[in-house]
Amino acid sequence: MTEAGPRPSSPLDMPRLDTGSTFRDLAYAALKRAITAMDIYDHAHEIRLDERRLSEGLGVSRTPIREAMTLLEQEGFVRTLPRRGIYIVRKTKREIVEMITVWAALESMAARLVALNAADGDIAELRRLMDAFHDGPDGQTGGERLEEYSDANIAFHQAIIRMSGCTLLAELTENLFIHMRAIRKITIHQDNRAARSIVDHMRIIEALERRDPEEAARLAREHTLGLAAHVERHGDFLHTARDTNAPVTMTQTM
Amino acid sequence: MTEAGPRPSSPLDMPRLDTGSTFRDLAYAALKRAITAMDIYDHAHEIRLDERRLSEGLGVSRTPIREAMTLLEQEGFVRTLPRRGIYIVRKTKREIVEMITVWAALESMAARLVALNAADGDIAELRRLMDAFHDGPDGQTGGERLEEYSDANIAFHQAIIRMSGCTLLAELTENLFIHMRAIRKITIHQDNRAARSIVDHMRIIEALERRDPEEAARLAREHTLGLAAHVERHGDFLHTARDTNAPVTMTQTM
DNA sequence: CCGAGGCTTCTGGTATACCATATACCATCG
DNA sequence: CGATGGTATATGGTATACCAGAAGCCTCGG
Repeated sequence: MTEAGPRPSSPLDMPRLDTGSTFRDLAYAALKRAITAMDIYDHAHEIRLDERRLSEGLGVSRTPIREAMTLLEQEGFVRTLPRRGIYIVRKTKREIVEMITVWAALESMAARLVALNAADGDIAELRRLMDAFHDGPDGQTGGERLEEYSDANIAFHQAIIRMSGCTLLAELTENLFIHMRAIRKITIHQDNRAARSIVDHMRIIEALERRDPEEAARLAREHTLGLAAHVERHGDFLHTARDTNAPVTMTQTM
Repeated sequence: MTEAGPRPSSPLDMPRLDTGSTFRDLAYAALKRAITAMDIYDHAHEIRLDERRLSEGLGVSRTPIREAMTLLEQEGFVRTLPRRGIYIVRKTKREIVEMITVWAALESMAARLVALNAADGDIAELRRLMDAFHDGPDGQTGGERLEEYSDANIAFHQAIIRMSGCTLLAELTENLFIHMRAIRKITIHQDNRAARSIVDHMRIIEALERRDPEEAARLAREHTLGLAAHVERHGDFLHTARDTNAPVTMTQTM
């Protein structure tokens, strides 16, 4: 039994060919990875994606590229202006705040579910994950450890979502996190948020250990809404409105 | 600056041509409307969509049809099996429950925001919307009024989401509601849910009028989670697992 | 020197042809 | 008669050609 599940060990036990991976999916993955990797908010100018150039670069025709673009556009990562170009989207401050608000709602529900249903072992794992971090060189969190913390931070939140057992919660928050990652570097350096964050996380873990769904949900919500409020106050580096020369502001006003 | 604001009333105040509406978007809208209209869960057999037939029927080539399919697939309305066909998705019970759970999380947050930020007039409008309904012929809700209530029900929930002022909340719940609509007919006839629902709604409105965010959020959440629990218990008419003839049944017979 | 108007080029949108494989049917062979 | 392997057809995936509109450039007239 090399690979579990519905696969009766036949004489020729070959790994199944991935007939499911299409060029579209590959292009989608590649583009999303590229967009995630680059720090969008560092660039001052708009970043345009050229279908033909990408097509040539990836070695496939424009068709799968376009379908990948269709996906990315629906997810809010790019915006295509007919006969103008395809541009990587930089969210406005308002949109960021809305994303964080939605995230707060989803994670609060996730925390509730974890408190109700998760296995003790999983919750213990959560604590270990945090302990492992702030047991580093004394308690100070300044300096280069911020980068490291940034990852641990995301990992913590993703862990709670995952432990909720609700696949849909995970799917919906995934893209939110990608957008968050792009601006976390900026927010985390302000207001000593890192230190506060750790305290909040520990309180959430304690509520989960007490199996207190109300408190866990409340703490998770308020923790994340705190970030929303922070961005609302100090997020002026973000766009305040959509691109000026918008082709059809019409649809937004309707 | 010939054209500063949203729309300076020019001598020729014509409605702008909708250069933004592509065949893809039109096909997407048409398909989504069609899928929404048909009662998916009534049909016993799988429903397949033929790209070429649709292409011919809508009078456009396959390309925009395919891009629309890409969108619908990402939204979870169809599933495309390479070289097999494109099928309308019927959600499993588990998926339905997850959707309702997410909906509960989002609407709970929406209710909180409404209690905090909405204008008094909007909340009053909400009450009027509900009063207008259950002020009908005496208080009984049985019989054909259920259909009417079903719409009022959705309208109530959508109103709260909209009044939250959070665009993203509205966008995310939109598709959830479409899936809900498909199974509401079945759930609403069971367990006298309609009558209970009205009571719950009124309590939510009262909490909003008191500007009590905690209570509004709690009531909204519990109301919707109640539906989730109901489906969990009595939703056995739904699929319990993914399609049996998965793309590669092959391996099972080996 | 400057602006209007047209030309060139670039870019996404669409149509169409072709490809590879899943499926059903069918001929063949034991 | 049943199993097996070939084959026609159907269907989604991909490549490519062409279209229309937008941006920039360039010329030409004032």
